Amino acid sequence: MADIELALLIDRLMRKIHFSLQPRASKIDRENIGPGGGIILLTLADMQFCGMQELTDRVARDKSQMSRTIRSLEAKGLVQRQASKDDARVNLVSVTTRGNKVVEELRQALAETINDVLQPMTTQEKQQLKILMKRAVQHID
Amino acid sequence: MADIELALLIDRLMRKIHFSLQPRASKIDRENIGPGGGIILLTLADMQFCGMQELTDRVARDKSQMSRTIRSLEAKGLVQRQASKDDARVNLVSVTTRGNKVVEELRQALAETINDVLQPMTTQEKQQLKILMKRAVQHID
DNA sequence: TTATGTAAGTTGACTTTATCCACTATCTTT
DNA sequence: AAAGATAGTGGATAAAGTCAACTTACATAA
Repeated sequence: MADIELALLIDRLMRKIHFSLQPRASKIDRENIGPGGGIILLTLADMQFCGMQELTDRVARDKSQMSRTIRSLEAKGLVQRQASKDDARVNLVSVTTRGNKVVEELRQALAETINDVLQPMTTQEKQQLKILMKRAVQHID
Repeated sequence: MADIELALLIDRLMRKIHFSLQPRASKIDRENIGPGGGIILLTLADMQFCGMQELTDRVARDKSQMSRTIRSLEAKGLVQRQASKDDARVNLVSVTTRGNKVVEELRQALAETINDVLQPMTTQEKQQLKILMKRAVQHID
C-alpha cells in the first residue's frame, strides 16, 4: 500500500511554489495571462505544434478549460492555431515570437522561484528529484 | 540557475493525482467535503490540535479560505475548534471521531490513487522520492 | 456507400477555489 | 498606555474547475 504522505507533500510543494512565484510573476505579467495561462504557455513552449488534446493530456486539465485558455492566449497574440493537414479536427497550437518573449520572462521568474523554494536542497538532490519526477509522470502503455 | 522543468513536472504529477483521485473520492464523499476539504482534513489528521495559522502555513493556502473550509468541516461535525488557553486569539482545530472515519476512507482512496499513478516507479524510487520531497518542503529558518 | 461509433474542440451554465482587503480581538513591545 | 504585530473572520470579486450538450471530422464495418 502506497503512502498518503507523498500526495500531501506534492500538494505542499506545489502550493509553496505557487505562492512564491505569484508576486514575481504578477510583476512581469503585462499581458495578464495569469498562473493558468503561464503554465500552459511554458508547457507549450516545450512541445511546439501540438494539438489541443495532446496539450490537455500533458498538463492534465479539462479540455474545455484548455480551449478557453488557448483562445485567451491567442487573443493576446502569444500563441497561434492552425488546422492540421492530417486531421481537420485538430488544431495545432504553437507559441508566437511575441509569446516566446513572455516565455523567456516566465522562465526567468520561475527559475528564481524554484531556486528560492528548493534552497534547502543540494544540486544533486534537485537533480535526483527531477529524475524521479520524470519517472513519476511517465505512464505505461 | 534552477530548472523550470521541475515546476512543470510537479504540476503535472499533482494534476494526475487529482484526476485519478477524483472519481474514487467522490464515491466515498458522503459529507460532500470535496477535494479542498479533503486535503485539509488529511493534513489536520497528521497535526492534531493545531491553530489555524499553523495549518494554513502547512498547506500553503489563504487564511480566509482556510477559515471557511474549517467552518464547513465543523458544520459537518468532522472537525472541532476550541480556544487555546495560552492565547485567546488562536483556535485549536482537531479532527473529531466522526471526522476520523472520513479520514480513514480518504486515506484508503488516496493510497489506491498514489499506487495507481506511481505504478511506473519501484518501491525504492517512491521511497527516495518521498525523502526528497520532505527535504523540498522543509524550510530553513 | 451508408450507418454507427468515436475523437477533437467549442460553448454554456454552474460550482468551487482563490485572491485581496478591511475589520475585530488579542497579544507584544516599548 | 500607545503602537504595532498576530490570529482569525467575513465580504466582494476573479479565476479555475466541472459537467454536459453540441458540431465537425475521422474510422470502421456491414
